[in-house]
Amino acid sequence: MTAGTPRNSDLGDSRDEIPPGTLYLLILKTLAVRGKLHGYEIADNIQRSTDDILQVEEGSLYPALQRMLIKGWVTAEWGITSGNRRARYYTLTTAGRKQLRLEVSQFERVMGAITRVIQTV
Amino acid sequence: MTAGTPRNSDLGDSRDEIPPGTLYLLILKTLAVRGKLHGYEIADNIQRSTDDILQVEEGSLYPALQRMLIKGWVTAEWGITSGNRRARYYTLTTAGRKQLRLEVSQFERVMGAITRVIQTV
DNA sequence: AAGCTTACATAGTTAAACTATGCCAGCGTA
DNA sequence: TACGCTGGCATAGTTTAACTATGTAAGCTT
Repeated sequence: MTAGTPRNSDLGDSRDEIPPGTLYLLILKTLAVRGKLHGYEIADNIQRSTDDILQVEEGSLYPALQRMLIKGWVTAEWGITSGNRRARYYTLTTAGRKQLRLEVSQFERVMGAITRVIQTV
Repeated sequence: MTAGTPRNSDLGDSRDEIPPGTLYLLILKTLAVRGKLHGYEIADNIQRSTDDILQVEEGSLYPALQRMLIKGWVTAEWGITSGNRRARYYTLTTAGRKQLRLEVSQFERVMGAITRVIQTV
């Protein structure tokens, strides 16, 4: 019983999750840098490239990839991994690359603003 | 009919909203820097201190302040503004100051990780 | 008196990341 | 052979948070 998200609830909780809104950015960037990858590889890449600070759960990843397919940011094709398992490989589209640039600039704009605020004396 | 949030949906949308999870941080920091303020003043301060990049809607602000009261991060007292209007003044508690330190360090940790990822070649 | 502004509040909607769970196939091992 | 482990995808359902829309009320100006 009780699925649902306690999220980073209240005090004294040091778990790190993906800040809402940044998962697309992370996936887009990962595909841009590493090229064609399947879901498991994307999650693994994000986790390792953030030194385990961020961990993408499967229940977040696959729905996000579906939405990105619908938006046309990625295409998918079934294939076989080196470990001989079937997997769905994702590739960035031109629209996806454009979206990545947009998300990066928005991220920098907003996070820069917040960073300036929290650095105020 | 149809309230609800389109949020920053999809392409070509340049509106800036508060990234989920950072509103507490902004409110806490504003109170820490400016001292006792009422709701309107808090919203106004956030907007001006971010050069209008971030705008807190009243429907986000007041519920957040209620939650912060319950969590014990702030106390509230009714008073009269310089413009002779009744208003609810908020003050940081010790727990609130502690929470601020926690939120700042989490923000820096997570945003630092994401920033490193998006700066990858 | 009408209307504007300040100020607080709440109901209802949506999106996103989560937990939990399920399925299926290849591989290793007892 | 059977069993379990791991890799890999998927979905149902929960929660949180910021939003839109709306309502209240009081002071000031005209």
